[in-house]
Amino acid sequence: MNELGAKYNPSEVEDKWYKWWLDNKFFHSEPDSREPYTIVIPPPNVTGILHMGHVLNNTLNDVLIRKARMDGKNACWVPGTDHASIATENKVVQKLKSEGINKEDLTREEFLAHAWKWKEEHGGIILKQLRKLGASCDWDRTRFTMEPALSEAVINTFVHFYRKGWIYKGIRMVNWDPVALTAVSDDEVVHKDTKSHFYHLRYYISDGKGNPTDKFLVIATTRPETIMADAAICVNPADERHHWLRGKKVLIPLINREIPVIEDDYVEMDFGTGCLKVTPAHDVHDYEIGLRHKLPVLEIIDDHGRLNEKAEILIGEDRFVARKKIVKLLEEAGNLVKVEDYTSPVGYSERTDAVIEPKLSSQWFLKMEALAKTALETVESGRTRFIPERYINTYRHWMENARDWCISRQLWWGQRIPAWYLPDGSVVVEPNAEKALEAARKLNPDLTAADIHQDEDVLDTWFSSWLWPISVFDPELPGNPAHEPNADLKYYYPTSDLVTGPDIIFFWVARMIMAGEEFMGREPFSNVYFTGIVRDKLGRKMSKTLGNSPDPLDLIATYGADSVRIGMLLCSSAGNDILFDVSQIEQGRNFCNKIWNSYRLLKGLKVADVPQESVAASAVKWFSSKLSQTIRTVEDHYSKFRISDALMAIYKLFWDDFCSWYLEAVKPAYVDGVQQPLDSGTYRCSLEFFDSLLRMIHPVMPFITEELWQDLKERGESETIMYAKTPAAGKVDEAFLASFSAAQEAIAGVRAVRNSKNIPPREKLSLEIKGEFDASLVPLVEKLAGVGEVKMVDELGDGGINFMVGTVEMSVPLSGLVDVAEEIEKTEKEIQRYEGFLAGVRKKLSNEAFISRAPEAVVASERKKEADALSKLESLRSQLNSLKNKK
RNA sequence: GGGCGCAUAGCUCAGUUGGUUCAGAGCACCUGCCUUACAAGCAGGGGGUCGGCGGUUCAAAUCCGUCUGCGCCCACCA
Repeated sequence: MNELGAKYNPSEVEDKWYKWWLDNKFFHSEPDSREPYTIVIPPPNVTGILHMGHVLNNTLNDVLIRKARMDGKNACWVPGTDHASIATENKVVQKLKSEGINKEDLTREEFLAHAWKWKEEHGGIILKQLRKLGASCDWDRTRFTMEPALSEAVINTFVHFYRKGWIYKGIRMVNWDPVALTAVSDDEVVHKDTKSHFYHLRYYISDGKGNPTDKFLVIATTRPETIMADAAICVNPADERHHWLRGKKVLIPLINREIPVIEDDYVEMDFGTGCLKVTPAHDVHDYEIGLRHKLPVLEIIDDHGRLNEKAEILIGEDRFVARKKIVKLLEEAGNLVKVEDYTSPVGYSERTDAVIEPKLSSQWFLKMEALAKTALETVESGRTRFIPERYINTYRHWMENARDWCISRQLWWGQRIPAWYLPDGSVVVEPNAEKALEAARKLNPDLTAADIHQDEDVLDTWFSSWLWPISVFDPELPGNPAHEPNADLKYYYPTSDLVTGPDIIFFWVARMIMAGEEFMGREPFSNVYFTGIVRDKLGRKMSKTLGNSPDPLDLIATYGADSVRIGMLLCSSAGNDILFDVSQIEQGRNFCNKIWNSYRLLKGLKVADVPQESVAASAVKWFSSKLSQTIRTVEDHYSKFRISDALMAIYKLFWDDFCSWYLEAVKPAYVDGVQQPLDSGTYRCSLEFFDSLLRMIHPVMPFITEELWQDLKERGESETIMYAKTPAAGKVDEAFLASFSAAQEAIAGVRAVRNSKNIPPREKLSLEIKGEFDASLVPLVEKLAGVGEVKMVDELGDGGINFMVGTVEMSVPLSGLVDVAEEIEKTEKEIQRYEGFLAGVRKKLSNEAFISRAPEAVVASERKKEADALSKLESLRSQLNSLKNKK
């Protein structure tokens, strides 16, 4: 250890210990006879870089895993990354574009080669960054959702569900992202209120031969560019205004195509004009109406969001350009009645921010009904607990309304769907090409490999990450019923706790539960701890574009990882948003220094075989109880996942109780500039206490605690605080804690007198105490309050400044310095306060209903309050009298 | 529109089954201190009608209703 400077320097310490932990494989876990404690990391995107949300999540994970390790469990934290198909493919496409390469000019294989290369070069940076934070992941177990074994698991589960009849291919209206050129799930669409216009258009009634009459109806639409795809005009059957339209046909403006007027309850009579244009190919609801009324489906928008030749006009124009142009055309043709400003929610792609285009396409779906039902039961039965509990409501709502999961994505980066098409259009689903050919030949023996072709789509990323708690241990198991779970899976599954954000409760948490139940027959984790979202001081979500997100690595470099961890935890209660501010990290840094300096004090003490002073004896007795008491509190907090409360309890124990009280009480005085020695017994106890404190705070502050713990005494070569035991609570002497706390109040009272009268610390005061007081603590009062003499008296003397500790009266004699008028005023105020209090208590006690109905204990306590108040008032009044006499 | 949640000190939040003096903590703030561990510190101090109204109860920050303000999720009336 370096010379102990007055400031803790984390940069000298952190890398050293992290490397040592790694070298000694302290993070590594293998199954053994101990109870397992398992966490799987929420795998960050392989291309991701560390942001404050990761810091929060992984700090919590690391605190839990380190605590479990010190509790004697076999702790295993499995790290890894997610291939994140859409996000990663986007990044690769962008990168290629910047090099002048278009994805469309590449073959699938070429593109994937680029993507893998990029992944090898830049992937997994985030895992390196996590080490800076102190994360004690078992790096030997690092996984990647697209590594061969895990990809195989994904394919096997697809085959599994297909054979079960739960996977089907269907034509559905999907959310089409015209930029990423893929369908995205409902959950990946964000609706934003968007300013647009409401166009009122005139559709003329046809004379039956395709010619307009002079009669017309008016529809209101936000998407005039889709009128060419209209299949009908729909009105509500109950709407008498439109009954004259029954059986009529109308003409689509500009192209004059004839479409029928139909009736459907779906149409709101009082919205718009009560007439709805039905465009089955380009609107979800219209599609459903179309199905009910067997309307033809005409697609006029292509994958890129441009009008195609079926539109007849404006062919090749982008949908938004087409909108502007068609409005002009409609106006010229006399079909535009009016334009209103209108704000409506529009769906945007979460990934590309493109406006989602509802589009009919052929997609693969997984039936949710049975899976959702089981997964709901898992949580409702309490086999998986949510913290905070209220998220169960959100979860239930989703599970009861779960729609079939669209699992195909029109991307290349991901697990390719294991479906092969035969020339006759039939499909075989098999784990690989060989088996597919085999299966195909059963249908048609003449087929060769060249005759069948694999589906071009890949699977949704969540279709792989839902296997994570299983596949990181035994990727062969999912979808492979004949496979016996391996030793790792048997030992580590189900995992213990999952820490994640509530934003992915459906994407990921729910689906992991489904997969867990499906493939393992039980829940994947016992507890799910939902963190809040990290926001800035002003409550804004941290984001790159706002520039309000500090770089965690900069923070770690400036303040140290321990400080960053503390800063993060201080403001994080489960489920609440985290308002992050650097000042919290400064608080962490200050705490590091406090710990550091308390150790400097301990180390600098002279020790000798001298008798133990009574102050030291009572301090040791007190802190021993205080420590045990706090250990209990902390354990209770941990058991309820109240991590920041646990931290705060240890923080106060370390700073207030240990540093401000215990060390000050024990610290030997200087006599003529020479530090007196401390007796070796007290010294030993102090080191023990310090050791306990380090172990208590280690899960939160791994680096500084290892540094000091190693220096505290001679350690074995591979002895680490990581595996030291969580301190156990011993006996708590409640009575003594109470006595000590009275002494503390007495000391604070004297100090307050000193402060208000500007009496320098060196000047000794004396103190009179009237009432019960633990005599063994008199020396403590003398030492810490700078009191020369404590007198136990029957009556307080005149001419002092008085205060009370509970019902005990105390006085600091200060003839000459006392401002009598001020003391009178102070005392009168006190009397007033107690009179008010007494009146309240007496009102209660005189209430017959209270006496008869409230529990006896409550009544008794009120009586005690009354008695205490009376006794206080009595002494206050006598003080007041003597003060007045003096005047 | 449907659902969930929040409102307590300047800020961030505890407050468990209604009942000990229950109105708390941390930070910030104010005053005084360069006291041989630490000024990134020490000692002391001020500060809130528990969002409004109504109800239940002997008793409400706590339970119920309602209003106001805010947040999140789900669904989007073209």
